Amino acid sequence: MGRVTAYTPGQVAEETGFSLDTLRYYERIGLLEPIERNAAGQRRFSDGDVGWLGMIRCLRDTGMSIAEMLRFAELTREGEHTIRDRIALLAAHDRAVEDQIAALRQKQGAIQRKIQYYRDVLAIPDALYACEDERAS
Amino acid sequence: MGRVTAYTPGQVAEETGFSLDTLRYYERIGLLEPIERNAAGQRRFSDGDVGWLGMIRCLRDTGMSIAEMLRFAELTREGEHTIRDRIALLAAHDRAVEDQIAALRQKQGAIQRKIQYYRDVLAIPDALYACEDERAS
DNA sequence: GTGGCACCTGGAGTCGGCTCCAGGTCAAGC
DNA sequence: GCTTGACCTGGAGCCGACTCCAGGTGCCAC
Repeated sequence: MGRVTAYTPGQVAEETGFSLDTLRYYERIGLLEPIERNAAGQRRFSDGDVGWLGMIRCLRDTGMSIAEMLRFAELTREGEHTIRDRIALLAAHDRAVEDQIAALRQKQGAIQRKIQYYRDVLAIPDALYACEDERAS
Repeated sequence: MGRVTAYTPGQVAEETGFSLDTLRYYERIGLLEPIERNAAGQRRFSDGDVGWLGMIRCLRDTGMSIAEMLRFAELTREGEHTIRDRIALLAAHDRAVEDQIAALRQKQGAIQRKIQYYRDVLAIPDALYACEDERAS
């Protein structure tokens, strides 16, 4: 206990919810920087890697494209002087998420009204369709 | 004025925001039932078609897959006796949208905390990075 | 010492959802 | 009567984001 933690691909997949293939894919395209290897050439993820993957998941799940995440990764790699750019990028994304939520709420309203419309149709003492109901087994 | 309204593909594209290709695609796969044609074989959309496209847009924009929309279209074509099923489908989707919004809000919180973290880093009287800043052109 | 397992690689394949294209038809305006 | 523009068709192509595969390595348990 207490030594520097290193996670196997399997553990990371388990923890982050990304598949092994996706982890390798992300490394290939440069969304993850090259992961450390053990003597046998197998990946050993650091806490930092896992933390970064948490960020990636967050961005991905809020609809950021890989291209944009790559941009963010690039900024992060470039060092401290890009922090303002990173804030700008994240703030823009935050606004995009806000818009996304607002749009969802609005469309959800329409769906709920449609549900209510159907409920109303059912509620009408529907003599018109009664025969159809009777024909049904 | 006052005759049965019929919209050209261009008008429908304009009104619904779907491209001409997408409208044709939706008809091909059966998400729209076959659209009426004029003498020259060109599509003339009815108010009903445009209304249905509005529903489709709503479902699509809230993340419903085409497969699921096809299921809904099928139910709708089958007639009045599927109304309960349609309510069930839409209610399930409504819940899915709710979950989606909740997830977005949660991830958005994480993003905002990250932004705050970066702001805090900038706020620190950063003697450590001052030299770097000075070296920069 | 042999089986099983977790991992490795490069490259090809898949899937959803469009989007584009070539070649053709009509109607209207000049 | 010819151009222009909006439309038509079937089919191919594209894009993003993975996902799968064949063939191979290293280690541990039995």
